[in-house]
Amino acid sequence: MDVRTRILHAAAELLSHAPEADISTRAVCEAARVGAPALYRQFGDKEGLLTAVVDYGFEQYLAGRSPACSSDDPVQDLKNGWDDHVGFAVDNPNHYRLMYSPGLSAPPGAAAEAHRLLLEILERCAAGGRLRTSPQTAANMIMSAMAGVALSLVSRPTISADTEFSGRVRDAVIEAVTVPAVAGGRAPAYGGTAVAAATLGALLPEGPVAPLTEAETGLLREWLGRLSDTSITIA
Amino acid sequence: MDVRTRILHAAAELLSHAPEADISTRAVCEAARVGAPALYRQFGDKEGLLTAVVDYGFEQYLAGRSPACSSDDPVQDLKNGWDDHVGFAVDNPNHYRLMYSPGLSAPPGAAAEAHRLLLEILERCAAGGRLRTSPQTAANMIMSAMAGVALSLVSRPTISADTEFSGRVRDAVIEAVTVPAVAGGRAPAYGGTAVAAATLGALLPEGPVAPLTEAETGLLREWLGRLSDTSITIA
DNA sequence: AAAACGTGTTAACGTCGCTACCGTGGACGT
DNA sequence: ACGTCCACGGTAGCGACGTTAACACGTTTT
Repeated sequence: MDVRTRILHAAAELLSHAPEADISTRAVCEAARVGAPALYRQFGDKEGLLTAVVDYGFEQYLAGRSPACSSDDPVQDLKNGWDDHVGFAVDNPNHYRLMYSPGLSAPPGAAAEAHRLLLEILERCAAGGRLRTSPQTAANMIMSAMAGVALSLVSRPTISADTEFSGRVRDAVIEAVTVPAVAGGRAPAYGGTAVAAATLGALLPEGPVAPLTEAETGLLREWLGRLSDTSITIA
Repeated sequence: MDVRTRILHAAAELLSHAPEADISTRAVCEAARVGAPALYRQFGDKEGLLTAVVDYGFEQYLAGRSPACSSDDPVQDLKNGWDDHVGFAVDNPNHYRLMYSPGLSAPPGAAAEAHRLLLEILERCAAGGRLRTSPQTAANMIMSAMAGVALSLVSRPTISADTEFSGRVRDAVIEAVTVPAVAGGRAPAYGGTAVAAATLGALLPEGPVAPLTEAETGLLREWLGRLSDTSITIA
């Protein structure tokens, strides 16, 4: 086995059994039967090792659940994504604590990946006319509340007695940023300018729109984001 | 000045200017011009010192804002309490990181105090018939989301550009656990059994209710809590 | 007056993250 | 085939950390 993956596995093993999310590089080196310089050559830093371990664990977790995504209802995907995220936190408390604990100067790539996944689902929601705000704002709102719930669950097990607790916050936040589905397919202009702007913003293609220059498209995109985050629904 | 408060002030000063929420006991001792054993005699442990510092800072913050509480609208108090809490986090990022960072075996008393304050407001909401759930459940929901938002704001300053962000999550969660006020004073039985149960539970006095024994009252209290956390509103 | 006690200092221990230094083994040019 | 270079891992050590034994001083009690 590669030295790098041996260190990675040893660190993950130690981390998952540690009482508090803190492991010493010496213990990792001893468990991997490797000298200290090998570790520092591979990961540069203790923080580099920890972020690599977290990224590795999160990637594995994602690989085991990928087929669950992308159903026909993006709002349902949103809820499933929430439950998956919280489930990862409960199953790997120390990994999750490291992921969202302050102190790491560079947030692990896993957190950025989770944010990206959430944003992707939210853009599908916006494309279906189901979003009240810009996908970016909704992603920040959902991610913050979700991380707060997950951290509460992993740090204060007294709360976990209420199994509905996470679902309640989930539905509260998701219902605040989405609009209910209507029977006849896509719902245009329902919910005022904010929903329309969010929908249009999601439907815009990647590059410049046909009759507009690139600068104009960028400005339009910014205005749509601002419009979709304005709660005035009565023009 | 007392040695204990001198250490406390030095630690608070160092903590507020530290780049990451971690200070060394040696630096605290040097700043307070005190030997190390004095610190350990006063606080027993580094964790004891940190919790004392956090409690001290939170207490001071609370003392400066106490008159804002307890208006005539408890739901408005809820929102004000949320903004105060997030404001404390933004003003004292390192204190807040310590307050809600995992790794401390015993959570600081400040966190328990914040939870108690929130619960107090929520019980006033329930007494006014404005709560959909039990105060305990609502407190857990609000506290988790609030801590998540606050930690996002102090840990990832890129989000703080959106000044409305905290208010959006706040309104989403608060509107999910409360019912809107009605014109004619108290609103009995509006919103189904859950609201009625929460209201009754909040209106019950501290000790045993007159025609019931103490055991019966305890059981009634437990049933009311369960009822108020059941989302079935159609009997 | 003497003993007991709380409280501070000096000096040290063990562990941590990290690194300068050196040895080894294979790639590569001649 | 042989010498040179270099990526790579091991040995030993540095400085900083949290923590604590041993001792010194002032106050209080007997």
